[in-house]
Amino acid sequence: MEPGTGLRAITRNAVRVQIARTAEDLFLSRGYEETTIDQIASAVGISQRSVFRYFPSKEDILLDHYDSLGQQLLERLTARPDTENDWTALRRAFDLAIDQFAEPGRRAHGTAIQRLLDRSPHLLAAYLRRVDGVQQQMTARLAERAERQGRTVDPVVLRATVGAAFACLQAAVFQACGDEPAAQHVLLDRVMNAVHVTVPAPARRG
Amino acid sequence: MEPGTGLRAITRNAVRVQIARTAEDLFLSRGYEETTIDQIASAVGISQRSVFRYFPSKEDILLDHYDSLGQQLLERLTARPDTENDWTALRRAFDLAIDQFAEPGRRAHGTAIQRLLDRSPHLLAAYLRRVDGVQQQMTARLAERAERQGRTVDPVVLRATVGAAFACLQAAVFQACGDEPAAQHVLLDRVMNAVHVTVPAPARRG
DNA sequence: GCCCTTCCTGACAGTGGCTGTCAAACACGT
DNA sequence: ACGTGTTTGACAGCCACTGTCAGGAAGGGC
Repeated sequence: MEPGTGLRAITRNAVRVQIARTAEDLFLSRGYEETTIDQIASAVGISQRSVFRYFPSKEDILLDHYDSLGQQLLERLTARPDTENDWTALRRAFDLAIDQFAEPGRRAHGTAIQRLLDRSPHLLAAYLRRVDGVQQQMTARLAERAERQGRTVDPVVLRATVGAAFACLQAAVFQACGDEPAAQHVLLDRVMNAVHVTVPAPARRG
Repeated sequence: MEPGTGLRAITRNAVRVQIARTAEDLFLSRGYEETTIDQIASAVGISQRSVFRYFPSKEDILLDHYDSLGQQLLERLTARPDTENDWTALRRAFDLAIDQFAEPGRRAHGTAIQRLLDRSPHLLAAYLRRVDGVQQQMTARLAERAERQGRTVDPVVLRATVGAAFACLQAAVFQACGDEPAAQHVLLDRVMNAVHVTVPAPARRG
């Protein structure tokens, strides 16, 4: 029996979503730090202990969504053709991050989370750590890709490249968070063209 | 009476240093999460309450040093001549970050903190948030500089530029943390030459 | 030397995130 | 209806962190 298909898993996921929605409402109206887990729990109608059965920490209630987004980004990066260079492949993977918030409902969600991040240093720190984790995974994937293609790459440059690409994404998305997706694509293109990577002299393989 | 000059301020600072040193020793031997504030307090010979009078949080005991480094970086960036472009000015400011850990004593200190960051997600998050804060301050400084020079800059590109520069610094320093400063300078040069910024078509001022 | 003000400290109590435990309640197949 | 396995709530506890408050030390004026 494959995991995630039983009735149990369905109800479990429903509860997860309900906790996340309730928590987000409370965070937006009262602020993140000011909202306690007990308040979330009683608003949902469960015990505080159960909240921690569905989410490992308070931060995760808000940021869990970014984890799955990170995984999707990773998959899309892996799926990019070998003909693309690293910088372009990263840019194309980022399409997903922008389109994710294309629907009007999600767009409000994105701006809301951004405001919460601005107001809570703790939450911002948690967010940045997740982004860092995704960067490390992406760096590893790009290293595998280069290996497969027989290219020799400097791992430090690769890490810096991924970090620079994310810096562009962050700058663009934080600026144009509530804008049209098309405008965000244009902005990100502009930024990623300005900050870009010069592929070092293609080293032959020993 | 100017602040920071009385006998009071001197003893206060001595206690701060003692707490920081004691805490670092304990963190290194037992791990960050495993060391409680009570253990630090009793090792120093003061109450737990007093520890929080000297440092606002547990993270700060370790990371406070990075705050002052961030301020120094900011000052050096501001002091760079107007003839330098942003990317070069950032690179020159980073000289300070590398040379900071030049002395053998400090070098061990740096590698130690890096290991702690790797082992504690919470600590890593706190560190990343600080770095992000410094980035924002630097972006503001560079924007002022451009304004002063009569250049028109895209604030989003500027933010991404600073982020990219820090991505290079992070990648280089995390790789060659225990190496000679000279080697670190060379590595950072290589990375910052690979990932670099193309100044967009110089816009005339309206 | 004495007093007065100011600052610092330790002790105590309390909050909130988070974890371990355990017995009762529940869902499910038979 | 019955046994099995999972989920739940209640309770207790740890730890980072904060407010409060009385007692004591430091420093200045006399």
